[in-house]
Amino acid sequence: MSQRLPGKIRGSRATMNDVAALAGVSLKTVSRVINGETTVNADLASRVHAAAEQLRYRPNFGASALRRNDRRSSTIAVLLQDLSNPLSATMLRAIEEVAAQRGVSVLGGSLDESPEREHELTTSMSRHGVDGVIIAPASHEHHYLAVEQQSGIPYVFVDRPPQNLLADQVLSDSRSGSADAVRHLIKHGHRRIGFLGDSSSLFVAHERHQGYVHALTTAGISVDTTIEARDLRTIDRAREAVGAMLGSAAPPTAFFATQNLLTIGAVHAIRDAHAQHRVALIGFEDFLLADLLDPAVSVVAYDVGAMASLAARLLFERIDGQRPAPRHFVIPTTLIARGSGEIPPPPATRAPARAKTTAAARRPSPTARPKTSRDG
Amino acid sequence: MSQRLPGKIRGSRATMNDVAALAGVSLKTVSRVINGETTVNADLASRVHAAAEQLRYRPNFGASALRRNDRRSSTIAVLLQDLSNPLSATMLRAIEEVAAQRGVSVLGGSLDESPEREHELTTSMSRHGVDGVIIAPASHEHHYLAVEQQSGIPYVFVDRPPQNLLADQVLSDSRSGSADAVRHLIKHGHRRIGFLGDSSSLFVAHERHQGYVHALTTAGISVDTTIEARDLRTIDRAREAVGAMLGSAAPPTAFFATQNLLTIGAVHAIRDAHAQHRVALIGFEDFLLADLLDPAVSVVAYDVGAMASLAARLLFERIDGQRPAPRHFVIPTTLIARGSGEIPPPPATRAPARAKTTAAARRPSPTARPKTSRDG
DNA sequence: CTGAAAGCGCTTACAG
DNA sequence: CTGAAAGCGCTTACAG
Repeated sequence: MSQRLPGKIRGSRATMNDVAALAGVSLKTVSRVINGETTVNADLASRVHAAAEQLRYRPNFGASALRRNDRRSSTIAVLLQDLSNPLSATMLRAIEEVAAQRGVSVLGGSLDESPEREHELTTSMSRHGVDGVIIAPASHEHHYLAVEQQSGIPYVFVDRPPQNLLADQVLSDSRSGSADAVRHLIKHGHRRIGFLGDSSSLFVAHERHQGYVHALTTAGISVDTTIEARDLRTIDRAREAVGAMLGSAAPPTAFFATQNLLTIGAVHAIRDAHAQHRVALIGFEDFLLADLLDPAVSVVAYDVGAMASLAARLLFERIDGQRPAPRHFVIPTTLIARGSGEIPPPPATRAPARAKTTAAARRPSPTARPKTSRDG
Repeated sequence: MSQRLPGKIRGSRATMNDVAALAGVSLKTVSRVINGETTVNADLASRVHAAAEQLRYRPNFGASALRRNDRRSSTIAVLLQDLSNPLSATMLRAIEEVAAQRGVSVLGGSLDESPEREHELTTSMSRHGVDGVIIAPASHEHHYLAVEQQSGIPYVFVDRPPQNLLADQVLSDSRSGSADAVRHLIKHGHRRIGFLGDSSSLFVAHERHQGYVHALTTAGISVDTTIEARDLRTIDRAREAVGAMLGSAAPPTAFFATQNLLTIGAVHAIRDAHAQHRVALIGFEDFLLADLLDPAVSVVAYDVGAMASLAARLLFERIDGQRPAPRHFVIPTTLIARGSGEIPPPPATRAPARAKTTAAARRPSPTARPKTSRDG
């Protein structure tokens, strides 16, 4: 079964030198053959191939990268929030796809909203000699990465922007998407719209709140902070917050949840109160099975895979040696009306009838819009 | 902002030699300090630290591994079905957790049911010099990996067994879990139970079918292949298959879906037929929001994270030099009754009343059971 | 077309 | 406690 290989024992690996010795050629000739150079005599080449095959020779990427002029390790790092959550998982997969086409492997890491872990992992990736990094950061201060950039490791920010650092970034259109969602609820008659927000120190959470505030004030509705819950991070925290608001004296007639898990928490709480056909809900980010719930959940969606693919392509442009000024792309959002966002408020609280408006504003095209580069 | 560092230009990185020169010590002394050896004079050590700091020195893992006797790269590979799917994503995250505790980074890859891709990625990982591999294989023949094992790279199989290879494996209890699910439906009066199966060449799919057949025949119900759909791979294929069966002359009164996506496809099809409160359904593997559907979906669940963590621990034991005989662990399943699996068949087809039985058989403990090792 | 020598950034194995 | 020399597996830069 496991045939004994000449001169090789368990745990050892054949090197180019071993292959050269067996084939009776020089080390350099083996190197040429293994690297597919065509200037090698056919007879020598076939002897090298035979020897490599016999010894189960595997080139050592690390040793090769160490000496090569380009120094490429053929690995990139992808540092995201949590690789087990659908958003991160979708991004990782899309990036892997782009990388695989170039024979590049992906080192993945979860940051878990920890700036400390972000520091550890970026440092670790630098030691591993990755060719570049795609990151959805946990920290709010990225100037420390300028050193890495200067040492030749490009960084691309995805889903969350860099702060105090010039770097490529690809984000969803948080502010506009949020405003669309809230306007949609207003159009259906709501004036008392609860807000469910992520850690407010996050730039993206801030933007989504701004969109909410903008849509309200534009419609002449004053902001009521008693129906805003911020710094929510989990399904359970969102569920509690919504439960509390629904039990209050003047409960919201609708909710806007700024993120996946918060939307799911809201679904739970609204069900707990048996109010799923009375209280409206719109979430930011689509999720699997949103269409199978009762009522199906309306969302403001964006193409997460496209966002991550674009980030990967930007990164590889830099790895290939291009040095454009830092770029800023925005992935558009689309409102998907499925039912939960179209529930009207109870008659008592309903706003005066308004002229019919057309469907919620949508981006003209589903492709990313470039923006002028900016710093965070 | 980006202060000019002495002698360093954009794109270059400081080496140990640079640090030694700046600190006025030998290369070897820098090596000692960086590696935390305590036998260095405090004054020299602080000079080295200062120089390393000033030059933003980052040790080069690859170069260090090349020369070290243990040859550890501090990376492992995790090759799963599809990193964007919840099952794979949960496993990757659990493995990352164990690896991070040891300062090991994780190279992730999706196999997409392609044996060819499995060959490419295992080869690539070998060239990257990973310290070990955790794999949920796509192919059905793993003898080719014996060479990798012999060259010192341990392999641990997770969720799917190796075939024609001796290696550690951690699997869910497919046969017993499936039999539990089908028995549960039989207990609720069903005799006509549709089967939704994965690619039948997969060992795991075969086992789940065996469990189905065993439960039926034990209950004296003959197997009817006209209500078995196999080789299903996607939500849509499962949806079509269930739709076709529901439209047939003698439709099943219940379905057993052997996997996540197939269960979701079945939910869709049963909804399409407005039969969700008449047709029963049990799935293998739990999924997010199964409890929020109407009816909530009953499943045979197992602890995917625990399965992957265990696989990681087995791998690191081997990386640490232990050489036990190949081990085989089985993760137990638990039946979670949520509603869809407890719907009785329509009276016409109902089986004669039976003596009440206790709740579905459950494993005595939620921990993994070791089994004697075996080959595939 | 082929190969001998040097060296990538580090650790090993010694000598002082 | 400190350091000079050799070498990990490979590519580079030359010479023939």
